[in-house]
Amino acid sequence: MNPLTPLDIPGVPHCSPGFSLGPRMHHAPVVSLHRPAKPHRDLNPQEQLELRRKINSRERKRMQDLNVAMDALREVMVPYASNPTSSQTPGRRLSKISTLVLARNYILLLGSSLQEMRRLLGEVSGVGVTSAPVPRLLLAGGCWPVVSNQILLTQEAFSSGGSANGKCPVIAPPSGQVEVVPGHWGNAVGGNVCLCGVCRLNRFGHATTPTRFSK
DNA sequence: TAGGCCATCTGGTCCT
DNA sequence: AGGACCAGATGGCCTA
Repeated sequence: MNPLTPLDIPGVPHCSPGFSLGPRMHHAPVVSLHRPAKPHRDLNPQEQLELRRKINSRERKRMQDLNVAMDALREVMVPYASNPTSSQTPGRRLSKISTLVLARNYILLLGSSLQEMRRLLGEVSGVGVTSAPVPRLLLAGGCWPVVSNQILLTQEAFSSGGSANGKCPVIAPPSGQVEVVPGHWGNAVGGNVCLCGVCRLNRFGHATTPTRFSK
């Protein structure tokens, strides 16, 4: 295979002069430094090329679907990201990692809120439910409980949160909104979630998802 | 200019 | 066997 030959979109080179590329279709095909692809069965070069195009196309589609899902997640995160006082460029969308971490924190927050709600209900009804377990997955059924522009976190929750390590200020934005500052996201889940670049990764035990691969 | 973020290509592995 | 999934590599764009 010629590594400089675009394999993907028949008739649409990625980065050739004279072609208008999409916003992200701006670079030449990657020249693989891996060993040459081993011949797939007994395919002739043309068939291998077609196969590679097909595989690339599938992979691109898969990643695009993933991005669609990520955008859907960002949409419900809009209230968190649209604060003009944020050091982020106004209107700049959340990065993928930010979106995921923020979503995770929000799920944790909901769990905390649910627990608190149960505790209060228990106090009212006299039934002890404080030890009721919090559902690990609150979103079963696919219903994301955020209404656009409806802020579910209170300023009190933030103010009482505190920093996990004392280094990272908890953001208590006005009007109860959650401000997203890169590397410093306040959180109300027991004050134990600090997402600054220093400590956000070691506040949680990372689930050691075993790789499927024995590399 | 460095670093973050991203899209894409690619080969390996697992699943159906 | 083919598709899905994953991770490494690469290079472009953008911002501080």
